[in-house]
Amino acid sequence: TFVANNLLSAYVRCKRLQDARRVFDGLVKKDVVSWNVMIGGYAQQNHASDVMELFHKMCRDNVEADAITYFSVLKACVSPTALKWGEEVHARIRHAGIESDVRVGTALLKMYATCGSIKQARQAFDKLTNRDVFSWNVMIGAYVKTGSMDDARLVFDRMGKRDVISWTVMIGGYAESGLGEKAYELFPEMKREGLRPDAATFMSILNACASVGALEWVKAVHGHSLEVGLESDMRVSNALIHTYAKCGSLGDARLVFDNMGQRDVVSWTGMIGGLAHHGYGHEALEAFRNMIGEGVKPDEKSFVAVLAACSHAGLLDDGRQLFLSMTQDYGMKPDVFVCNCMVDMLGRAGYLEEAMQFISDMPVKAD
RNA sequence: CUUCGUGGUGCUAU
Repeated sequence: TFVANNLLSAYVRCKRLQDARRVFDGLVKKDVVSWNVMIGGYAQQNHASDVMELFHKMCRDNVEADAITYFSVLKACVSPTALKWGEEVHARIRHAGIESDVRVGTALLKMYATCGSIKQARQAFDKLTNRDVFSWNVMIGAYVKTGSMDDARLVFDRMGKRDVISWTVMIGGYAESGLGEKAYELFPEMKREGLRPDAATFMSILNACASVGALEWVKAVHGHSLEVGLESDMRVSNALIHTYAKCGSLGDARLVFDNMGQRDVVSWTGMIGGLAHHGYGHEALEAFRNMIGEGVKPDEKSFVAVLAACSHAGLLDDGRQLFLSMTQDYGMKPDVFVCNCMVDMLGRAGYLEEAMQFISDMPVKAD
């Protein structure tokens, strides 16, 4: 069984779930690890119904699930419709007597939050007697997700030892709720507690700057990022490009962009979006072509950015060509955002019939 | 022998 489990996990690691399943179904002796590997594979690929199907089969075979099984199964409950599954799994966890395990309890709390049941999430939190920093952070994040920043703050203030993630979640929550000032206030407080902001913290605080449009804040935050040695962190640089452009300084965005040693599709898309936002449609299109010239592969989001640029600049023919290139050269299926851009572009240019035709040919449902 | 519980960056309509 050890050998078979290793084979299984090799397939799963290569994301060859159908092969893994064939091996799994052929096993005469399955232990809990075999089940965990298979269920974990489905969970990772977000095949929720396969996870549940296998989990139920496991229960029918009288194999006792352990904490690892439950982590995977709970991970599959990710929507309000999956709440029923989650509750059923919760009942089994209670029955197995591992509800008080802090990791299991935190996973339950997270599951309820993800399924949109903040009340049950809070109940799970209150039931935990041995909370650790993860549990607190997940509870804060649950409130942040519902936009209840006051509740998030109450939990945050009650917390004993807060870590970088606690602060980052709060900062990101305030930024997302449009409370940029509150987010920005937390930044120095965090440092006063002796915590060092990491890349995620910077991305959250930059979000706050972008929502307020405060260029001076961006410059200050940029300076701090250099102080803590994040000057060559691509994620922070990408966020800086976007935020500088949003706050009106295309020049600073360009400066960050030009000084990067490596640029990925996010860096380029940030720059393209910034150029387009400032009315430089031709330059945005040129940047898109330069990106391809440098061997960076465009994705759906970069196509949306450049198509929007074409739309606003009235570059109808270029836009149509890009659309063809996207489907033919890159084999991408136009998503709802791409289709919106195309319809917007055609409509703006006065080609209403072609726009209507495009809508009826769309592979995605119109809204 | 198992992938075992938290946070973060780009696009459209806006």
